[in-house]
Amino acid sequence: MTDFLAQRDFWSTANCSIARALEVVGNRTTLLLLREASFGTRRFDDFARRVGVSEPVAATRLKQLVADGLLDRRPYREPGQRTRDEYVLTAKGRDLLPVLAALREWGDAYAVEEPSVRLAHHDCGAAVHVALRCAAGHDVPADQVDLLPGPGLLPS
Amino acid sequence: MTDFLAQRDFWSTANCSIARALEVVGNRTTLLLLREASFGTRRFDDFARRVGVSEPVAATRLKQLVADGLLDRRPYREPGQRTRDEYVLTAKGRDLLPVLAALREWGDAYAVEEPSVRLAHHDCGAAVHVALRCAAGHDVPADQVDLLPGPGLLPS
DNA sequence: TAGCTGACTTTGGGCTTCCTAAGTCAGCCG
DNA sequence: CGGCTGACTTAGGAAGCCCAAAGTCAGCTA
Repeated sequence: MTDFLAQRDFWSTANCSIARALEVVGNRTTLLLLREASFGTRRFDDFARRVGVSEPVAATRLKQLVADGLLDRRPYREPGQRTRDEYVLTAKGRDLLPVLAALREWGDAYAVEEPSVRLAHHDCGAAVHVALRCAAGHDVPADQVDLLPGPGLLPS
Repeated sequence: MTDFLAQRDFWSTANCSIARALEVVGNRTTLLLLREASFGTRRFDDFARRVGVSEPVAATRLKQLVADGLLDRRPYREPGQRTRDEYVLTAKGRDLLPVLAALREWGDAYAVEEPSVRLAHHDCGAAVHVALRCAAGHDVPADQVDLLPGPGLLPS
């Protein structure tokens, strides 16, 4: 790995996990729909209204989210109502919550005066934030992160 | 806060930190440029080539990133070369690294077979990942996060 | 001083995403 | 059985984002 970083023309572009993730959630509307889903929104028109997007766009994006396996679409029935479909997060979708939390934290710090929402730990009530952590349990400041070749590059 | 969640029509759309953050970094190219900046890329054509984007797009987005205060543009000179401009992350830009780390982690898990890059703690070499943590120091699983009204909503 | 190179800008065109407005369709309610 | 409502779809058009190809410009290098 002598010159691993210097060779990033070879690995930066192709097969980048960030680029692949952005193919799924790389647009504004999709992430806002996931935000709403994480708030517990389930119904079509609630999604559209709360995200501030038109119905055709909501329909298209929700369909794509189901196709990508981030949301599950399933029938439900409220008493005295007919059967409807609701959209709920799958595990794959829930695993994007750190992305949303990180975006929220940055937005709180730089893009908004007074945040409208605060995340708290259910058990102790303390504020929740996103942290980088190593497998040995240490907090890792951003400048102590090393970039190393991953398994996709090792057996060269 | 009796029915805080049920009232999210009032706070979900307007003034949402996530939505505001996405106005700055809500497109694919911008986040990939920040990824490259975090890898240490500084020169214009390296950005364009490694992100896989045309020069006009690179120029436009880099300019916007400078205007938004995520990148700093400053002159530098290599020996025997003329003065050039380089782009480096500001503190505001560096604070987006958790977003990139979270996207990478999700992409590693769901969108890619073998990741090309691995993040390691410089001191101990262990893998780095993104975690939710409360101010009291507890690890917080996603299902133990409470949503509470923030300071922007309190003095009603 | 003429050429070369890095760092862009300009031009012109295509695809994607979004909008509003209007239409469809299923099934409970009267 | 006719209307209403929730959940969409369709149609037509504006805006944004992207591309390739070509042009500009500054300042070392010969």
